[in-house]
Amino acid sequence: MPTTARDRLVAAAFELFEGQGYDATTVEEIASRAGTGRSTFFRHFRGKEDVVLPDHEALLGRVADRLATAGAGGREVALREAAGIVLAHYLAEGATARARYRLASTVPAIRDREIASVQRYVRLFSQHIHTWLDAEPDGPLRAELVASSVVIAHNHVLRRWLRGETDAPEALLDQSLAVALPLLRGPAAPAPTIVITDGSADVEQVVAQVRDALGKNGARAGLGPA
Amino acid sequence: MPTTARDRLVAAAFELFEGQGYDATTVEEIASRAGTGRSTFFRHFRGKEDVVLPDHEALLGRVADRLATAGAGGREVALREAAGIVLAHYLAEGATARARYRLASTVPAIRDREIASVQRYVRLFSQHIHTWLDAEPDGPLRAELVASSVVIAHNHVLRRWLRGETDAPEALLDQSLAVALPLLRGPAAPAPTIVITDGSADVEQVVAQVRDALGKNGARAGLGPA
DNA sequence: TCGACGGTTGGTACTCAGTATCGTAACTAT
DNA sequence: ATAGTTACGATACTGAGTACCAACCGTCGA
Repeated sequence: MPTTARDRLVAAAFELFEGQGYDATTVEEIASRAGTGRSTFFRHFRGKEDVVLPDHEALLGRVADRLATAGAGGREVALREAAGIVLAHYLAEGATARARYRLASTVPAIRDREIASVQRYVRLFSQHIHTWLDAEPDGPLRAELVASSVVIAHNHVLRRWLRGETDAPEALLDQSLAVALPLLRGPAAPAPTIVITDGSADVEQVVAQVRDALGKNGARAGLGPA
Repeated sequence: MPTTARDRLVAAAFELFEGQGYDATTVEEIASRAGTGRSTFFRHFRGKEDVVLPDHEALLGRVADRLATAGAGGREVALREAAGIVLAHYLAEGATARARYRLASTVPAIRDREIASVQRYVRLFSQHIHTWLDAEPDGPLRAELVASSVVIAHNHVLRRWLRGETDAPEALLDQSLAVALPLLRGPAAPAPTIVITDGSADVEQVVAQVRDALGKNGARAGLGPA
C-alpha cells in the first residue's frame, strides 16, 4: 500500500492540528511527520488551511455538470440532485468530514476558509438560477435567495448528520429542500389565498377582492399545486 | 483638524491598494505614507485586510440591540429595521463603501474577509430568529433560511446601490424584504391555492380536495393576506 | 516646579507562511 | 541508451504578524 505523499501530509496535518492545535503547528512539523520536505507540502496544497479542506474543485465541477443539464421542466430536480451530490460526497468522507467539522468549529482561520468555500457553491447555483429566473418578477433577487436556500438546506442537513442527529440524511435533505425551494416556483405568496363562495355572492365583487388581495403579483388559479 | 494616525492609515491604504494593487502594497509602505511606524499600523488594525473594512463590531452591536427589543408582534418590523440600520451605515459611508466594493471585487483576500463578515450578521440574525421559530414546524431550518434571506435582500439592494443602479435604496430594501420574508410567517405555501365554486359542487368533495392539496401543512383560510 | 504615571508611539528582533529557483532522482517513451 | 517529464528536496528570500523595549507626551498631585 504505497500511500502517497499527499495522503501522508493530510493525515499528519489532522493529527497535529487536533493534538496540539492549529496555530501551534508549523508546516515544517507537518512535512516532517509525513516524512517529506516542506517544499512538497506547498506543491500539493496552496496553504496551511487547505490541507484539511475537501477538494472543492472536483466537486464544484460535478455540481456544475448536473446544473448545466437542467431542462426547463427539471430545474427543481436538478437543484435537488446537485445538492445530493455534495451531501453524498461528505457522507462518503465519514470520519474525515467529522474531524474537519471539529476543526472548523474551533479554528477561526479554517472556519473562515470554509465559509468562503460555501460561498463558491452559492455562486455556482446562483449563476444557473439567474438564467432561469432573471426575466420573471423579482427574478434576480429570487435567484440569489433560492441559491442560498439550497445551500443552507444542504448545510442544515449536513450539520445535523455531523453531530449525529440523523440517520437518514438523504431523506432529511429532501424534506429540507421542500421547505427551502418554494420561492423557485413563483413569486412568494405571503399566505395561501382561499376563496369560497356559494354562488349568492356578487361575482364581480369577489373578483375585485381577489385582485386586491393578490396585489400586482400574478397568481395561479386552480386547486393547489396539483 | 488633527487627523488621527488611524484615519491617515486608512486613507493611505485605500490610495495604495487602488493605485498599485493590494498584493504589491506592503504594510510598511502604508505606514510610511501615513507618516507613522509599522508598529502603529498593527496597533490599530488586526491585519492588512482590516484597514479597508468597516467597523463591524459597532454595527453588529446596534443590530443586536434592535433585534433584542422585538416583541412577538413586531418581529418582522425588527428585522426590517435591523437591515435598515446596516444599509444606512453603508449609504452614509458613500465613496468609501464604493471604493471598498471595487477592492473586494478584485482582491480575493478582501473578498473572503468580507464574506466572513457577512456571515457574522447572518449568525446574529439567526440566533434571534431561532428563539422565535424553533418551536414551530421546521423552525430551526426556517430560522436559518430567514436569517440568510434578510441579509441577502440587504446585500442585493446594497450592491445595486454601489453600482449606481438605484436612487432609492431604502424603498428597494422594503420591496426586497417583502419578497424574502414570507418564510417567517409560516411554513411555506408552495403556491397560492384558490378555490372557486358556484354552490353546485359537492361541498365534501371540495373539502377533500382542498385537504389533499394542502397536504399535512396547516393553512389559513380567508381572503388573502388582508 | 518637579516627579510619578498611564497611554501612545517608533524601533528592533523574531517566527513562520508563502514564493522562487535550482539541482537531482525516478520514470517514460522513442 | 537518451532525451523529456515529473516529483522531490534544499536553499534563499519576502513580508505579515508578534513580542518587547525605550522614548515621548500629556496629566495629576505634591
